[in-house]
Amino acid sequence: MKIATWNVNSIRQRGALVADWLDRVAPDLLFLQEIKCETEAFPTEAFTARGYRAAVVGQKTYHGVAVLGRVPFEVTATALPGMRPEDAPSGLIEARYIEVETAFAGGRTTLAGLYLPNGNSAGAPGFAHKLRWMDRLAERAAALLGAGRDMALLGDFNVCPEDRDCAPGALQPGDALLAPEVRARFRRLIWLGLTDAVRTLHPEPPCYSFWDYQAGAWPRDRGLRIDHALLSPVLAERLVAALPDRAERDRPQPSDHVPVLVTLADP
DNA sequence: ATGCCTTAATGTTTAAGA
Repeated sequence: MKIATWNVNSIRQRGALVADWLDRVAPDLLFLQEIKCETEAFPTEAFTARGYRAAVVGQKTYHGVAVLGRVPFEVTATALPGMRPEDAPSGLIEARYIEVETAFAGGRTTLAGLYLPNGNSAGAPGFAHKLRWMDRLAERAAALLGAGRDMALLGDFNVCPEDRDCAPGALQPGDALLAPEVRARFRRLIWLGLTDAVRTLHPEPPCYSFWDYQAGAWPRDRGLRIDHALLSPVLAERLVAALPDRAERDRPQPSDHVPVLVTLADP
């Protein structure tokens, strides 16, 4: 099974690039973040024409997540359980979470696609929102694991887990992507028993998944590793490959993120 | 100089991204 996550920075701007990537890579499931459109505006036809079904959680202007699948799946949640409108500076339940169930390895597996708040905007309330979101995410992961569920969390976590996940000069000290409170909450996810797929298979190289549009970040390789796939134990046992697809950053008018592709051995 | 680019929208400028 091949599963992937990609922050596309507007699906309406990036639809052709995503379709082309599906044609070449053929993931079974692709989770998308920052589709930046309402659910009805998602360009579903471009993907159904390629054999993919789409499930979309959109909102106007910002955020927005979706999943494209060429294998059967059912949506089990369209918001992170426990989040309330008043928890966000926007006063909304934001479109940041989609969870599905699919068949794998003779059982059912839960896959969650997520777009964590950046935490640098909206001042202290914005940062608090990020921490609260990570607290609710840990509770959700713990509930699934406690129920004995095979599961994975994939998406744009907006977290550089360690210093080596942030190129020198890519962020200012104090940025919300590397704040100690944020890194501690990422570690809590790991300590629940989840495996960071990319870092586990590639202990040494940076494995960046994002390069800012500004200041020549891409040609200078001033990147960040902020898009992650965390696997529960049974899935981690089947892990055979996991890597950001750097080539996508060199395409015409690319997203500032590249897809992260994870391959799990089939039974 | 919290800029430098890109996106969407209350659009000739703002807010968010990270």
